[in-house]
Amino acid sequence: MTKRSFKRTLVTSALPYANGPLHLGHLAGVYVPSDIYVRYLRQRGRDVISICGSDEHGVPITLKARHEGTTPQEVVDRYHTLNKKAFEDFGITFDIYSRTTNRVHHETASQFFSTLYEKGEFIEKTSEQYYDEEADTFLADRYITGTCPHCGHPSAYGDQCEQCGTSLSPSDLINPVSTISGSKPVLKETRHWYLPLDKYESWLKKWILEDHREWKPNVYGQCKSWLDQGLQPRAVSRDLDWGVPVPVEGAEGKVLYVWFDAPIGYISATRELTPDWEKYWKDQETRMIHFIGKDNIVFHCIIFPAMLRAEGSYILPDNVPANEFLNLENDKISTSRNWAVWLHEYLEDFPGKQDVLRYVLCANAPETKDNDFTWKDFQNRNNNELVAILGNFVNRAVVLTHKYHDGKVPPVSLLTPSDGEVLDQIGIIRKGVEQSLENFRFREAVKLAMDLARLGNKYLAETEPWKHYKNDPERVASILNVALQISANLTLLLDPFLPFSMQKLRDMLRFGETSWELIGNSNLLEEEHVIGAPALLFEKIEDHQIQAQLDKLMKTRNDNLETDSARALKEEVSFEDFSRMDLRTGTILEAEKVPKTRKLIRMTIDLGVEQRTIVSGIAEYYTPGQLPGKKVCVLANLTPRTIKGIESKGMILLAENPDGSLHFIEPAADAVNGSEIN
RNA sequence: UGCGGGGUGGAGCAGUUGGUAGCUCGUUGGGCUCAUAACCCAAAGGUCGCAGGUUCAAGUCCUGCCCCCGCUACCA
Repeated sequence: MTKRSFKRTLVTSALPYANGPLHLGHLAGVYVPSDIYVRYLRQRGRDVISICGSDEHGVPITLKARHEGTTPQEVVDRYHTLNKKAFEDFGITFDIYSRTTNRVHHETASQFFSTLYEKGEFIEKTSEQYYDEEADTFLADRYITGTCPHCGHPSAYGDQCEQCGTSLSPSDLINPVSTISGSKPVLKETRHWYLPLDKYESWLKKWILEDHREWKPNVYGQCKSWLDQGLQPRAVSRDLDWGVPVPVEGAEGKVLYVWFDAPIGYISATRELTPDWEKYWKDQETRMIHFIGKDNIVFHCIIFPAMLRAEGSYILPDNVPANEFLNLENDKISTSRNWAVWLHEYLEDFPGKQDVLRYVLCANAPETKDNDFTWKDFQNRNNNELVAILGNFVNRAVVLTHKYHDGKVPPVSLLTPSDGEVLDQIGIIRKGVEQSLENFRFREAVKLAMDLARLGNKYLAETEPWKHYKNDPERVASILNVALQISANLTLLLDPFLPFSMQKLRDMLRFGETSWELIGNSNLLEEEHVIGAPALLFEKIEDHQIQAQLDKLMKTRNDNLETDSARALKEEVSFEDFSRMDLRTGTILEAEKVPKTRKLIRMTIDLGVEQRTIVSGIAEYYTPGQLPGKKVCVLANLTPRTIKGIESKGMILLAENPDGSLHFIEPAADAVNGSEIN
């Protein structure tokens, strides 16, 4: 495919959902890379805008509000404010940080829907859905529980029974109950609009699989997987009172489904930003880039493009550089388990160290696979790279200048060939950084940029100005000049990555320029120009600071274990209910792993009167070899069930620890096989 | 189980269209002392998950298998 040339760039960053604060993962996956990219383009004087905002609609927000006894608006106001501030604090420079509860957004989304509606791009379908009269709302499948019609399990979900694995629809459930209010829902007829994605399948296949082979492997692979499975029509509306109302007559109480509404937020935010918004969205010479995490790939690569295509007048994304996920100390980041480093808390613990986090997250960004953030690595990168290489070099150059030249940029009298080579390197490094950034390889870009500081240290070590000051001050003057020119170039080269520190360095050098195009110039600081006093750009992070963070996480982990084991008791049952269960003691005779499964072991159990086959998911905690002879408790009258082609009759009782590990409930040694447990 | 991503020196990663295996950190030895005990040089350390195949030549292409992660399935 031929490389197109573009006049301007539209960068969007995934709209964070306004039901919680932002953490490290958000920054690493989406906002640090997008901000670096945007700052870089701005520095080059390109026409670029960066769009983001809060995604404020959807069921989870209404539930959170209900749970807190407040309104959805209050919830989103709170997190919108908090998150907007977090972005500002970290120097994430959006041109606009909007929100989907804005009037402009409601209008835009509404208009977008109407256009598709009038073009006949939607399918209309009527179906019966459960309605919670007490909470006055329709219920999503997973907010309904009831008795499974197949196995009698009393708390199957509306979409699936966990016990027998059958997939269900809510109307299959016996005695359905709303998990929101606990009341009995009623069936109500409701009408919805669907976007027939299947209609766009062949077009999407060509557009992505043929025309965008350059997309990252994780993005391309994910799309291919979706396309190969075949696309289904997807509902674009929902019965809810929180969101953008469906602009069709008779559609009261219906809103646009969040996945339809949220990406339009990019358009609305642009409209809010500039009256010239159409030039960014409708001109083929605009290059649109979506920065997202991997959970959003399907929406930005398949669904949103299909929407834009259906509408007809919009451009499509040129690239979607999605990142994988960042783990924290070897564990998945989780908001509900509080396993995260919250951005606002980081700034309390490490005030003024925004750049350190930006640097670490960029240098260790999950570009090709999930990566791990550890505090030890954070400390190492700060101390060994930012402090030792970058901060130290700059400090050396400035201190030497003050020491030998009274804080004035010394004149260049003679440049040796090796000085020339060093200065030439600046331009070469610049080209490398440009290439990396244009291809969304941020880890590589920041490493290359840091190479200039490495080069600076090497230069000073080789030229040894402190040795020659006495016998050859003119030579020293030239050396210091070169070192200062490198420093000035660094402020430009590293500015997209470390904006706060580079501003500080520019202040120190009393250097006001920021244009990228100056990089490579060996005369950025003029002779006799007076520079400021030396100040440290970065400081070491001590072991105790890291330990404090680890302790904090350890405490979270312990708290989680406690709350897990203090899990609420189930509702009480009658003695009759209990006596219906036939519990027996038994002994395992044989055990073998069920092939091609991770957890399953097939066992033969001696229950005294008979022998039984039972399949149990314990292979992660017990090996088949250690099982024969073990005494166990068995629920003997459980409905038999076929698992992986093996009929399992009964269930072995196991205790589950908070960490998920399983442990046998063992009868005392003198209990006879088959004796009843009461 | 299905789909996707990944398995490269102690750790974290590059390796674009196949052509002598690199980078950052760590380790060891040496140098320097301007600098936040920072900096510079050198060395050690890899049969590129395993087994086949294509090729003059494979980390790079093909086939099969194993392991890790995510979603899914399954189980308690």
